[in-house]
Amino acid sequence: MKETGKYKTKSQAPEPTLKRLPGYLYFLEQVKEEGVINISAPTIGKELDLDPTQVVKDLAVTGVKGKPRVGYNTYELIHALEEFLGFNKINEAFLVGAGNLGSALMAYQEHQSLGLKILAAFDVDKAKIGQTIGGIHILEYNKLFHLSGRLNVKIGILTTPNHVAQEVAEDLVNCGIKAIWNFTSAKLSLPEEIIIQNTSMSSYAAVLLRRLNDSNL
Amino acid sequence: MKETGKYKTKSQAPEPTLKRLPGYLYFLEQVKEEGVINISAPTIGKELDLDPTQVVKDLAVTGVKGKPRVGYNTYELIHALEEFLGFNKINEAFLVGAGNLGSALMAYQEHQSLGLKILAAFDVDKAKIGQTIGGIHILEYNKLFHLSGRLNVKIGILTTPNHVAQEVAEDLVNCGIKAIWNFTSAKLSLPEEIIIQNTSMSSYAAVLLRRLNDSNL
DNA sequence: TTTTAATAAAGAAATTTTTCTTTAAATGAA
DNA sequence: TTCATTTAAAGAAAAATTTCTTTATTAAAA
Repeated sequence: MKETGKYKTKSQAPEPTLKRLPGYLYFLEQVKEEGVINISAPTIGKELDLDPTQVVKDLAVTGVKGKPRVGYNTYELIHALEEFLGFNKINEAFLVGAGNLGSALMAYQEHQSLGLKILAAFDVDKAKIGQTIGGIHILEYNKLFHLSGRLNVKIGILTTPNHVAQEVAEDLVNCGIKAIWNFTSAKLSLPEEIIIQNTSMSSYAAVLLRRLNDSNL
Repeated sequence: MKETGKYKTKSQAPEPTLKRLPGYLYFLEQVKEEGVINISAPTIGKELDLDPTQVVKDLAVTGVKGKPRVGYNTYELIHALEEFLGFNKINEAFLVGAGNLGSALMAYQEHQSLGLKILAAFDVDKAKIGQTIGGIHILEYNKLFHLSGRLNVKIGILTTPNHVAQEVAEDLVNCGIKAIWNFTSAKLSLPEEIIIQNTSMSSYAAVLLRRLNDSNL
């Protein structure tokens, strides 16, 4: 395999595969509830509208082997997926920017099933500081520097206004953050080794609205 | 993979391009503020960390032509992007499921810059019905059927619990909804012509957590 | 006016991802 | 046990996307 060497953070598993994995996990948890012990790739593919060989390739990243004529062991596969994705351990995170989206993410309980635990949120707005949302305290932004020294938090969730995103991101990196989940529209320029996961609502809106307009012609 | 809506709804513009377009738009609005009248593809590419020819190809979908040695006209490009993406007109939407994520999206003001207007939200929870979040009323779920008859809303935002997602999605389709922005983890089975935009937080979490674990080896 | 340098546009190549094909393995039935 | 069928796994082919090249245009400088 040709390793470019340029991006050392490049995962073995391709991004499209990674994005599909939670879908498998959710589906498998469902069928496990129904008492299904073994499940085959074609069955999964039919339900999730995916090519069966695609399913086999995707699930292969976990290292779990299926048995011909039987399929995969449901429980084993669920466990392996959670392990592979890191959903079964606690991934601690800081959140910066307790505005609408930030508050939402704090209240969003589903994060816990991803093993994501927001330890604290930070904001500069005096009105927000001291509040608690979803059990998470909103602290003064400056406290970030002090707190990060004591804890070993690797994930930063960025939900600030766009115009301060770069600045805050740099602060987070200086505080030892290794991965940033960026919900702003800003393009972040950070050291190469920092993992940036851009999640822009407008990208999704763009695809949806354009497809809608296309179909209405 | 079988994309939603086989071939008829296939957009001329590839999905990766569509997803990048809001990024260009945001950047262009920034530089316009700074008084930049013309901007070249290489300049944009440098800022957004994209290949210059990629920029040219992406922007070509809008039909705007740049001039050699001058670049694109900032204002013209912004206008064309908004037009192409449908951000400059009002795209009315219904939201179903006023839980944590639903409430967040209602409060999330940025949607307005995408031309997305949530007319009303629906829920079955008596405690939520009657409330107003971000200026949007939460109505009883059954009202959906009545209201959709009078209005011509094409977009449905789905933020229900996973186990009712399919059922609600079918209701939305019966109410004339043409496009569903699906924030649940459920795989929706709907008529081919319905545009489904899956936006699963867990997909992003998966990529982020995996990349983080990869790098920590 | 002519030349030069920078850039958009069009086409080709390379890469990545998905789909298709083949092979081998294992279960259940005869 | 043997055979047929189903399925996972590995490899090849196809499709889509990104990157690289080339060409032609155009504005600024000489």
